Amino acid sequence: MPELPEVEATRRHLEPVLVGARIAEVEVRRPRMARRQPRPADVRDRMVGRRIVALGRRGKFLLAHLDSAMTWVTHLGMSGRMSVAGRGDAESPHTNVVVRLRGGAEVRFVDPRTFGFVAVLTPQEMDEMMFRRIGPDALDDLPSTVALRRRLEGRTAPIKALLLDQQIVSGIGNIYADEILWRARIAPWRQGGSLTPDEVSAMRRAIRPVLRAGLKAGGTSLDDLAYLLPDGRAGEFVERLAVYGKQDEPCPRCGTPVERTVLRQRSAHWCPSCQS
DNA sequence: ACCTCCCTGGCC
DNA sequence: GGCCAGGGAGGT
Repeated sequence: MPELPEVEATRRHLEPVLVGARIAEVEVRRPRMARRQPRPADVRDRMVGRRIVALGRRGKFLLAHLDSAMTWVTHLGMSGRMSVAGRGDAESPHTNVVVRLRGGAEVRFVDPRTFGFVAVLTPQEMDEMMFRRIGPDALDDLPSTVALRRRLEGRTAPIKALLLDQQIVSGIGNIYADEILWRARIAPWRQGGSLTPDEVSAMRRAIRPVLRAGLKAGGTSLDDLAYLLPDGRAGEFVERLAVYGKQDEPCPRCGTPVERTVLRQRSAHWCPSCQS
């Protein structure tokens, strides 16, 4: 479930491999992975021969800045992960994109469900296709409580849905949204605009600690191991989850059984006793 | 401000 | 065979 912590953990693992490296060849094996590229062949053509100068991230987007001023953008979607390997190493199924580096290392984008994508964009394209569509980063650029209140004002959608709305704040997905609301003691179905100033403040104060804890653990690898770190290790935050996937198990704070409900076609987990 | 759909695999 | 899953765009 690549959300911000998984993408940032991935970024940190890839940084020493990719920064300074020159791209020798790129294979997009599933054309669908390049569907967000205005001209799909540009994914390869704009990368080959370029050097990677820095790795960044915004929300759930992994950004590799090239010496041509273009940016190689990767979104892991629902089931994507990156892996670092040597040429000829055994490949995982669903290795949909391979970026070979000069020197023999390669980065592989594995994504069974193909909801992820890659693109290589000019600065103008980055503005149009990325930055105008997503809000400030939930970890690096978290808005103040006042600014958050403004963004939630008058909104009737459930707060959980608004936390998942990448235009309000970017990087939070289904797992961490549940964990954040549990920590802030706010029920997921509450209308966004109905939160008191204290509740917005509590929610804001919960965001970074939850994301940082996830990052520190290397992210959340669920039972299916769809998400793994680039070296193949599993993230361990699953051991620290309070409510996500814990239906009928005791709330770590009060012991009440955790409930699972469906909100906006997504699962939501919460403690009926300490969240209201 | 909602659904529906995009994909594949795993589980019941 | 049907249902479920980390995300998000597109259409109504």
